[in-house]
Amino acid sequence: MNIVKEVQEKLKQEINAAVIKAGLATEEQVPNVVLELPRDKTHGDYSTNMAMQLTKIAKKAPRMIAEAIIENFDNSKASIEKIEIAGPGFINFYMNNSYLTELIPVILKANEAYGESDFGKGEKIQVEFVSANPTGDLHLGHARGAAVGDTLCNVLSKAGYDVSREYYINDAGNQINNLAISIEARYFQALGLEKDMPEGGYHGEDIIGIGKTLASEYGDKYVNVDEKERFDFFREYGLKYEMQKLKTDLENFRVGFDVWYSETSLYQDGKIDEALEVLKGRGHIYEEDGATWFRSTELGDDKDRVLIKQDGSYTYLTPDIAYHRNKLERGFETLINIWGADHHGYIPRMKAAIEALGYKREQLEVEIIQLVHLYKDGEKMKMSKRTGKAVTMRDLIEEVGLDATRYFFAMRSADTHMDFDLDLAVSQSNDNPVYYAQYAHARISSILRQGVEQGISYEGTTDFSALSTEKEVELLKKLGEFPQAIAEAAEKRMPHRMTNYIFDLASTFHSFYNADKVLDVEKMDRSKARLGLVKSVQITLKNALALIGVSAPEKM
RNA sequence: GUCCCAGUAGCUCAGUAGGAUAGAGCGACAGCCUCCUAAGCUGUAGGUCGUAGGUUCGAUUCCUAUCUGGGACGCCA
Repeated sequence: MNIVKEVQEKLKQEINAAVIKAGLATEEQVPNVVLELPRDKTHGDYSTNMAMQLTKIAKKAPRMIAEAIIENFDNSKASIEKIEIAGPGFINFYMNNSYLTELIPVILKANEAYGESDFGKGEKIQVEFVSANPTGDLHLGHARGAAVGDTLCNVLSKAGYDVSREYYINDAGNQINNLAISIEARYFQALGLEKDMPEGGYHGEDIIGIGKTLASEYGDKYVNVDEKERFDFFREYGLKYEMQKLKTDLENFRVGFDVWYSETSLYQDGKIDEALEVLKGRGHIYEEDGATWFRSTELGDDKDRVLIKQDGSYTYLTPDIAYHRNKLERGFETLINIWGADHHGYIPRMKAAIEALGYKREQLEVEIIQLVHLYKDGEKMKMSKRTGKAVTMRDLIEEVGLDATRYFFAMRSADTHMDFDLDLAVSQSNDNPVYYAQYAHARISSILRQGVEQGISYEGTTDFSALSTEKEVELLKKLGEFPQAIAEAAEKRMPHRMTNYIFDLASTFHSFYNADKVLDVEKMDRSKARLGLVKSVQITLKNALALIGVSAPEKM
């Protein structure tokens, strides 16, 4: 049940009816009614551009059309107070906003569920994100991907989609071999033995740590064993260690997954051969120069891609195709992949693969996470996994704090380059938008505590129609927008819109707080009504913050 | 060479299914705590929305070209 939406629908229907009644257009000709929320309060609560849209069909001047619409409009059907024509032909509606107070009991009752809708109609969506190789610590880009992915999943889920969060573990390729050899080198070094790091090895601190741990735990046991046995042991050990670390780090970042999908399992279950067979059967494969190729150019890619190399091994693409086929076979209608910017050239070939497998290329959506640059003292900090001097996600959280980190990443559109200002994120001042929103929540908590002390409660109050000041109505409107704000962020895959909503709601509350006093024993009815309002704001704010993985403190 | 992202106030950025006088924070300036948390509020100043065309009633938003900055284009993963 969504009061705001019901009113909007009623209004749209009436506009539509008025257009037909005025003989401006036939039922088939009437364009979809567009209702806008005017930025400027003097333009009413809602406005429509219908008159301008009809100029061609009705062959009249927009203001004349607007006149005709208003004459045929039935004010009694929607809670209209006043209608005006303005500017080039906008029709502005001024509502009797008392219906908005009915929101409060709804929000109080729904509590944590407020904001939910059936917008997504249970569509099955799978979101794959982070999927970092288990060969070192998560860095800034991963942190951003994790924050964006988690928020997107939360938003989709709240908007009524059936979401599955998945992490693809690259535990089969060359990089894992490199990990094993890197550990081997560090192990030897920890024992004081000479051993060079391999080419393409991983120089991270964590690998040095593994070497030391293994040296102290096993001594020189693995120095003299068979090379294969040593390799297998280090490989297994390293993989397990890195995965455990990844899971812990992500949990600490408030990011969870439903499925951890192993690349190796694709080999074991024969999924790769299956996928290759399908591609072959559908005529997308050919042999050349001793390799097996995917004719992706027929499906929009700019060059064909090798699937099986001359040496008989697969390229990265091959198991990935099998993986995506598996996702689709599991019944997901839409696949959303959140990839780092370095994978963007990979999109056309993956979409080509989806199509080649017999699915629709639109079923795969790819969100690109652009680079993050860290600034401190006005200087850019370098991050590089190769040199080992990376700024890790763990470092970042430790320095900036969990809430601020999540908020900062959630705040920016994912596919734009981002400058992360450490000094700003760390600062506990009003420069920092996280505190602005959290502060609103803490303030409300404080009011509610004092309400209890003074024996004032919103409970038992069912009629909140006394709320009618300008600030109160603004707050009510903002609260009413919440479900639609979520639905829109979900539909457009723009989770960063949630921080805009959070900021707006907090701002509207702060403004109300400074204008109207909530608790006043002289005016109990009003105090009760305002407590209910403020409690509704608290619920909404908390729910909104939860979507982006930020806590809602009771005190600050 | 092809592709992706960005160019909006001094700074960091919102705003795109095309709409009215382009918004916010910071910074600058001026106010507000005998009153529920001043991590807050109110106001002032600050703009040829990179440039040039096009589409139309109307463009920051769509199209084309172009300039500037960042990134991606492997039988690596």
